[in-house]
Amino acid sequence: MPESSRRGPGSEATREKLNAAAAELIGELGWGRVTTRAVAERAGVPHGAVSYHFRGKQELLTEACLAAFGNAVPFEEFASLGGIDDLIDFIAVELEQGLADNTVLTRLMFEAMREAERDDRLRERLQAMMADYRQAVVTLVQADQARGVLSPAFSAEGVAIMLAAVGDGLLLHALLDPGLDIRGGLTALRTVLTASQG
Amino acid sequence: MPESSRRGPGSEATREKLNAAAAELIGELGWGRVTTRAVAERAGVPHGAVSYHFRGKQELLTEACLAAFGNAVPFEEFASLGGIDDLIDFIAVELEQGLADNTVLTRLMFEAMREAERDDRLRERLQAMMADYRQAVVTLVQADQARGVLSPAFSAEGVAIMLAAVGDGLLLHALLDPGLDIRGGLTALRTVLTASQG
DNA sequence: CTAGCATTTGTCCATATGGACAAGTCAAAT
DNA sequence: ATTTGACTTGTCCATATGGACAAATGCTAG
Repeated sequence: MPESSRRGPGSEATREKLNAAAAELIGELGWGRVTTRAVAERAGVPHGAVSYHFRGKQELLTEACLAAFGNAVPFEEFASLGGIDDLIDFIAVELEQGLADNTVLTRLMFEAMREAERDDRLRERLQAMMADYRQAVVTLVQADQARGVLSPAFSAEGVAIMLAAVGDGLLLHALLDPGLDIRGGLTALRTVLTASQG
Repeated sequence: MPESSRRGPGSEATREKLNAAAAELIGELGWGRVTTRAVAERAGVPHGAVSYHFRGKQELLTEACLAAFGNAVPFEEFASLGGIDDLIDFIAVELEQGLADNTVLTRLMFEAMREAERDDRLRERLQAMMADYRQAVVTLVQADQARGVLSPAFSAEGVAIMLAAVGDGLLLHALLDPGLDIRGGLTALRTVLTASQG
């Protein structure tokens, strides 16, 4: 009888079902079209459950986002990357996953980014995630520069900003056009980055 | 009495007021939260006007998008660019505009990209716009390669895919975090692209 | 066994929404 | 002046929606 799963205020089981359902629907319908009824139905709980577990629709959707991101962001794998080349491989895998299995999470991310302009909590959280990501990339770039793999003339911060933008931009464009040659874009990125080395 | 503005089937004036109002609201509230009443109110026309001029909400919003893009996409200026360096300057200007005056249009673009997955007409149109843009970039890259400004080892198509992604990615990230150093990202991009030249 | 509690469930309601429509308005053609 | 047809305006309605709530349920501590 795990105490954490059924004791205390708020039944975590139902909350999580609602969170998962909400995350799916945000990705499928877009944030603004999600209704509390649709969420409850997909979660397999009655509509009234929403009122009990959340203060309102916006809290439900926001929490669903944050929970989904909290589970899915792979900070550990990230720490094991050796350099930019590994990073681009990593991005490639992420993009392919994001376009195959994880479509829900991918779409959710863009919906959340849009909504973040209207929801302070969401904005702070997403800004922090992006900042962490960029900081990790900066470290990778500096490591490669120390090893002579990347030109020391590059601004590590600038390159990190650029790389983060490329990743999300490619994902966004690929969602819009499934025929887009993502690999071609990434290959170009790799070539361009390392063209000036020895 | 200009014949084009008030004769013929459909009053262009009212339609355009509705289109403009819809485009604004999509950017501000997100596609799914726009209501026909809010659009009519902002346009300064009664709610009933929507039913007369459009077949329904989705047609109104879609048409508003396409009209906004049709007016605002600067294909002419684009043709006057000399090479990649001009292009990056151009992107820089676009980004700064998109974050200052044109915020409405910028947000509208991302909303439209998300909605395009659920609206065939919108998807086709946006795919075509992106394809045109990338094709133009390919031409620029090839010109620079012929002039020896860019390494001929780069795949022009790949670079174009990457550049398009960088632009939209930077814009998206900058909307999320107004403190983001866009110039730093673009400078890095410029440096990286031309680092291998002579 | 029972009282107390969190949780569940079904229902109710005020409001918002999309869309339809009929009556009204206006300008040009006859 | 009258007619005609496009456009406008205000109103109406069926439905959807978010949220509140009371009654039911089930579990635990005493």
